[in-house]
Amino acid sequence: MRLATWNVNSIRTRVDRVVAFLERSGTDVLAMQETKCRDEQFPALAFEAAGYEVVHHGLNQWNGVAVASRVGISDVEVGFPGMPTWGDPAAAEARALGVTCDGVRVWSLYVPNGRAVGDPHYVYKLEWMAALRDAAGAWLTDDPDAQIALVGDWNIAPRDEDVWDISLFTGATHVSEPERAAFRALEDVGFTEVTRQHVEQYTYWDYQQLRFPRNEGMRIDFVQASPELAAHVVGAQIDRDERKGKAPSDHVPVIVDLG
DNA sequence: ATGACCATGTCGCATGGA
Repeated sequence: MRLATWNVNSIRTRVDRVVAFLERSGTDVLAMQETKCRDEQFPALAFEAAGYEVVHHGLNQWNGVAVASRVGISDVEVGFPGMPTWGDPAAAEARALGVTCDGVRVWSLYVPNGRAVGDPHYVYKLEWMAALRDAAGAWLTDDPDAQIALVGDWNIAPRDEDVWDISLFTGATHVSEPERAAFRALEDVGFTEVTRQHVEQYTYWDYQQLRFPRNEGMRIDFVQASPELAAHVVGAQIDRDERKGKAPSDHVPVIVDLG
């Protein structure tokens, strides 16, 4: 099975590109983030015409997560147990969607940005990551053999080499030690990031300042796999071509092949 | 060329992204 994750930065702007990617790449299951629309606005017909079922969770023009699959979708779950809320009045945001596709539990995740170290959004980000660790750890405790993929835009660069110039990120969000510790904490409960051993490239380049032509990017999109799933990973890649041409997302697809 | 922000709602400009 070929599994991919992609922050599409608006599915309505990008739907033709996304469906073309699915058909060209032979992706069976695609987790999407930042769809930026409500459920009734999601262009489901384009996916269905290409042979994919699609499940979407979006509440407004912010966030939004989805999964498209041509190998079935079942057991849809909106948000994970204990997921923190945001705002006044406090409400869950559209940042997590769990589905089962051909025996693999896939979570499409859009981790809060954080904005700046110390900002309330940053505190929320760390709480969100801690709650995810607790929930995911409990899933593995309940079923150590479960095939679980936590995929998406983590908004964390776990290593210095995951940004083009670490000296420009002093004191910035995405590279702070608490964020990196929160990412590593998933390893403490049994998960393994499975793309790094196969991929060295960035997954995101800002639209501004020629970041892409200069390859000044960040690596913030990852796949955390349970032990049973990690054992089935036979390869991983990014599709750098998806950052080129007309109207690209600022992120590229991250692809994992399961044998 | 891989090229000098882009998306939303709303219609002049605020908000969010990283």
